[in-house]
Amino acid sequence: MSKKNKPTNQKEMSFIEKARRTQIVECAIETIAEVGYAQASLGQIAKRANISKGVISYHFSNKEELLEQIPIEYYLAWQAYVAPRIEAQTSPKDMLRVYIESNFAFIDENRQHVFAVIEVVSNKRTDDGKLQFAAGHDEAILLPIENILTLGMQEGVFREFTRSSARVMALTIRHAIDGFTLELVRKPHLDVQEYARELVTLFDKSTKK
Amino acid sequence: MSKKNKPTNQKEMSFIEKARRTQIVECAIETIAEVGYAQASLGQIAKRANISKGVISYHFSNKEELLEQIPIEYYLAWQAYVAPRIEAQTSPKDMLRVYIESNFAFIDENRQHVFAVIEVVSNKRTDDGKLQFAAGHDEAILLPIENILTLGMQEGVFREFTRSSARVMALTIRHAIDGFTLELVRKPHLDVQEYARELVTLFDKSTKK
Amino acid sequence: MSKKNKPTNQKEMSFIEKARRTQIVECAIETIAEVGYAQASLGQIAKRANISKGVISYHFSNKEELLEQIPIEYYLAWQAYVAPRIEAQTSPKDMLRVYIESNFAFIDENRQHVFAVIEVVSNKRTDDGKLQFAAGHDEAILLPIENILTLGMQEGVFREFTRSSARVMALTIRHAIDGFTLELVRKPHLDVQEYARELVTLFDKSTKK
Amino acid sequence: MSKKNKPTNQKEMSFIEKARRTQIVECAIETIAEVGYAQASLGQIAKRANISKGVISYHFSNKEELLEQIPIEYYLAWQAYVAPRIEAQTSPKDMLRVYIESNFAFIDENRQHVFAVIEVVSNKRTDDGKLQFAAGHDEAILLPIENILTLGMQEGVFREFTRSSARVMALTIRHAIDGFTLELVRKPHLDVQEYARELVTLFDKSTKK
DNA sequence: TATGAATGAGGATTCATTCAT
DNA sequence: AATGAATGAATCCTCATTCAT
Repeated sequence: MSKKNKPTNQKEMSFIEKARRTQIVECAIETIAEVGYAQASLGQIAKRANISKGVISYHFSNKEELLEQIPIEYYLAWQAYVAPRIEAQTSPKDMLRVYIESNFAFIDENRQHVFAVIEVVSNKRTDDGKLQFAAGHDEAILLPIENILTLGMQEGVFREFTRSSARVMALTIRHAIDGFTLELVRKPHLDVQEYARELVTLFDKSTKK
Repeated sequence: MSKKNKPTNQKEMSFIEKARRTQIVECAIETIAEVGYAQASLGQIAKRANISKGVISYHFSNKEELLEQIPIEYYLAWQAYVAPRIEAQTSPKDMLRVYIESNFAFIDENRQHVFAVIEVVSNKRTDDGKLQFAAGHDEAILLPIENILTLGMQEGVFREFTRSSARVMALTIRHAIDGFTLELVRKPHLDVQEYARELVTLFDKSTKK
Repeated sequence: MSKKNKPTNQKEMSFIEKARRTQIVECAIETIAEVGYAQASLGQIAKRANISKGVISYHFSNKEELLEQIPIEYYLAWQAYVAPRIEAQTSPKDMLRVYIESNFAFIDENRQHVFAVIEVVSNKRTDDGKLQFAAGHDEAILLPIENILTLGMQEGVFREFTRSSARVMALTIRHAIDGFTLELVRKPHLDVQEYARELVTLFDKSTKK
Repeated sequence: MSKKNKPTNQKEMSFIEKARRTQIVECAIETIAEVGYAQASLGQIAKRANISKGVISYHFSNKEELLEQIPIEYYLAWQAYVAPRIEAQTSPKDMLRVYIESNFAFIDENRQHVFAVIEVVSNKRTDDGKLQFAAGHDEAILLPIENILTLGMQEGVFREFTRSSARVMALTIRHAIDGFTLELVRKPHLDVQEYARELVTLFDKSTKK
């Protein structure tokens, strides 16, 4: 794994090409979610898609390139879902609540995808074996939370945060959400809304003045 | 993977046998921590241990059996470290603080082991492909936290928790700790003590009346 | 490879068809010359021709049929180049000189083509695995040299050759030329004319009475 | 192909290991000689050796490493055969004769090996597709001939050679020998000794004063 | 107990070829 | 006439596991 993987010049991708790629990525997600990263061979994925292994190689230069799409697509969908909901809020407290609630709703509606992302991301390594993202919190993912915290602090509704303590707060919120995801994998019948409510309370208290 | 795996009748394990097994598990931990789950073949592990691949098969009926030792040993060491420190406390608030602090200290001192556990556990699946432990929170791991919460509630220093909200609280604390671990993988120079302090504050506030 | 390969009934080949075939063969030559026989897949060739892979299959029933064109075309061009130049000579000695010189000139002007021929021919095998042409000296290629030798012998300017020793002589001349070609591949800056001159001297001496 | 290929630290190679490697190389030679380079897959080679494919991978890190042994072994055997025979001669003329004769004898006795070498060498390419040795005349192979020519010149029995014309002479002799090899592939019943004799005459004349 | 050797299944990838459009 | 898409066989390689010594 991990050579060049040029992302297949997007300008020139036909409609049908895009559809196929999407379908294959979809199947990869299902496969990883159901049998796990290690067992998700191209063969397995192809079988689930009812296509031949070669088709995958035809549309993706690499297994790596295929797997990369999973977090990419996820992140885009996540942002499209979460961002507008937060922007619709005015108070930082509501923003934080909505951040948690919309994340939970999004996860609930995209269980397989979330889980596949976790698997891919937690198995992605650089050539020298180092984990590339670990549980993988890009700045891009933490930033919205940190912004909410800053805003709440400026408005005087949240307690004081240093740069560092804001970061810990943000990370803890993310970890709570991500951790919940894994919990959901084990116990699919968890009451998602109740869990979300509890978390809202918890972080409400922990951010209060 | 995952056939019978008879755990090598423990009565009859000689001292030297135990030592060998320990040594091999140790090397497995190092290997996984350094090159990742996928690359941690028996060959790699054997090479690191300066023994032949066959030795591993001789001492463990399976790769699976070998890997299982990693969380098992970890759990025992974790308990031996954390439990007495909590028991030394009298107030629930201090218990919670010490729970967090001692977990952080333990992680800091056993980085490789923690990381290997994460890898093993997040790749461990039942024969039908289901994740066996997910982020892996046995009741045994959550119980101590829940006990602290109950105690604090009874003593009137913590807010009211339903069974369900206590569980969410406990899970969130665990997720914060586990999430921090992954963060530590990515950023080994994180200030562990400061992070712990922040977390203590955070959960102090969120449990307060 | 190697099934029927009907050579596309030549009567019915349109002009455009011929042009396409020629273009494709041209690209095959370039590809083989540059990346080598093993890497010269239809995909590579098509890419270089800026056409789709399918086009090749459309115009040639086989990869085999395509590759066959390379030595065929080469032989025709070679003959058209060399034959008249020899015929313009009167003395056997000059003929031999011109044979060598014109071969060298031809090779120099058609380096890619020569090299592709070598690759194709040295990889071409019958269905039972036997090399089909080896270094590929058809009678047709040796004949002109043997004719020159015979003539020179009859005119008394060359030494006596038995049928068998004439054949060795002819082969050696060919091998010298073909060997030079490979040398040229490795060292493209070789002084072709000087090499030719040396070879003329060498074979002049070796044929002398 | 063509990554690191560390040549398996030779110090530590056991007897049985060496034997196996030799056997496998032997089979690779046979396979290449009989079915050709392109068809000589590890599977084919393993089948001929009556071993499983994995055995090859066990003893050689690469297909590349395996194939490399073929010319290496050949060169060593060739040198061991030819060198002492030449050194046993006193006159340059005899040396040249013996060089040709012993090469022919060696080829005759090692037909498969010679042929395999040709295939390997003519398919060996650098990563950027350039032929690595072409027909592959290392200095090491040409040097003995050039030494003979120089000696003959100094003793006044050979004609004058410039550095460049000596090289052409040497190359031509090699090409004659290598070309004969290919001829032998096509026509296994060639009279080797007669061919050698003819070549001796030919080069005798062409080196004469 | 330990080892080197061997196995064979499974994985990713490449490729000639076919086919509907 | 041409193309993009799909196929499935074949290839090299890795690896857990077994076994004789």
